[in-house]
Amino acid sequence: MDENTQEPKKLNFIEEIIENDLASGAVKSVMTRFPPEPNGYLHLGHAKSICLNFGLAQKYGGKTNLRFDDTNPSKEDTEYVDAIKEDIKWLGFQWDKERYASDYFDQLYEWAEDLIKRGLAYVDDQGQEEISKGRGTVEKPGTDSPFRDRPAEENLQLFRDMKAGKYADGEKVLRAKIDMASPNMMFRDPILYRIKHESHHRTGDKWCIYPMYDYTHGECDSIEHITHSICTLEFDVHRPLYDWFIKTLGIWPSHQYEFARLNLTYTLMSKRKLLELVQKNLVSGWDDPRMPTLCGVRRRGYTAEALRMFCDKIGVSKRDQLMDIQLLEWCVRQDLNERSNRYMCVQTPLKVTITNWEKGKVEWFDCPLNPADPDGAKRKVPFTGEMYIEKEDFMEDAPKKYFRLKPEGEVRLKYTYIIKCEEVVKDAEGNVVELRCSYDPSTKPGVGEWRSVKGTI
RNA sequence: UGAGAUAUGGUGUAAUGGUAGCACUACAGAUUCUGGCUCUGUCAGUGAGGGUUCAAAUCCUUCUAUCUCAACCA
Repeated sequence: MDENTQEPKKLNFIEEIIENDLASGAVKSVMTRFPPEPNGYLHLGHAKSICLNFGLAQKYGGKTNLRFDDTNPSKEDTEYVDAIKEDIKWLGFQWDKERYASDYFDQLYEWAEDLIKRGLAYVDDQGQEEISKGRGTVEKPGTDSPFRDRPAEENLQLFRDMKAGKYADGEKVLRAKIDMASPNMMFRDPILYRIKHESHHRTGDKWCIYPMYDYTHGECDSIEHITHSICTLEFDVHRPLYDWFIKTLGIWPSHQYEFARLNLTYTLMSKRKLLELVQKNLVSGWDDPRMPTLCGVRRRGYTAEALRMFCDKIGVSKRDQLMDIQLLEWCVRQDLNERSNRYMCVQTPLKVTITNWEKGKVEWFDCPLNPADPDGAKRKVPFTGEMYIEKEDFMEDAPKKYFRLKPEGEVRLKYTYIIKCEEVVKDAEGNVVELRCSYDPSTKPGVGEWRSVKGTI
């Protein structure tokens, strides 16, 4: 179809937001980010996010940063960082800047002190269980921590001591002072920092306190001037908090938008569970061809083009999405059909003897590697007096709609002659062990009139 | 019995007050030097009730269903 006469594709809801923002001048250009946590390999669900984030920026002349959300050293590793980068490149995208949440640890810390000084954050000595209890439930408001009203000076000292390593893991946390009775659980004094005496894959032992996701993500977006921070639906209750930090800190106003994550029928799409399969050796690794990881489907033979086509077709919305895996497979077939070479093999052989073939003669035929490109590359296939066909390609008592070989039946051996089954040879048990056939010399491809038969094997 | 989000064929996704369209699936047929591809056709949808309007998937209203949130995970 002519590109120019093609109807413009309908905008998805995020594209609409972007076009409005661009038109109203709310943003000058588009900046997105893809923010994986380096704690596992990328899977098909990430492909959707990658295509969206990079695709949007591409479409509107913007850029996309790759930012690793590495705020939890106990789960993260450089092995994952490398694999993630490789997979994104393979999918066909190039990021602008490579960044890490850990690049901003100093800035984040400074802002935390700022919040403390302004009476908006406090150090809580309660243990995990007490904090959890104090948070209340979705239906019942929480209660204030007994440490909530510590003076700013004391909080500052305590926080600096936390950073200096004076306390053990879990002994203290830094919390934002917002509203323990908020109907949104996210506002019930969320934890900003926790103590973890653990080595970080990038910052080593510099830190023993690490920021939490909610405190980190919006600020990182802001620092990088991300205009459209696109994430999955489950984060929508986090958005008010995301906005709260940006507003309270008075920093560059990034905005978050949510879309439905991709689910596939018959497919496990949880990093946690995929990790379990790997750790329990139930699969040979992250790139086991049965895995829905990008490296897994790549090994399986899926192409990046097919994946991009799939992501383009599934659309973007806020409805929970459970895609039929058959659409993915259709995309893969579509792409592979055009580009893959064809070869033949026989898995369960049945001997065929050509009775009227000159003994010892070998005739070579040129077979196109891809039938869609008959003038393209060829390979040579020999035709001799003794060959093997797939056992399934012969039936003694064939139903009407069976188009392959049967007694007295004709079939073309692909790219070569038509043969006719003259005699069926059986062993003592009555199993078919050999077919004695004649070939029709007049059916040589490219010579004389083309004769069609129903079956080609 | 909290807050937020979402409801269109089996699955996804369009239609932004004016003919409910497209893709995948399924089924039927045509074609075929791959029982593939391609082509044609068929089945099939606005969660429910009320209201506004000449006209409602779309606006108003009541209800229902589903998902998310109570990690010192992201």
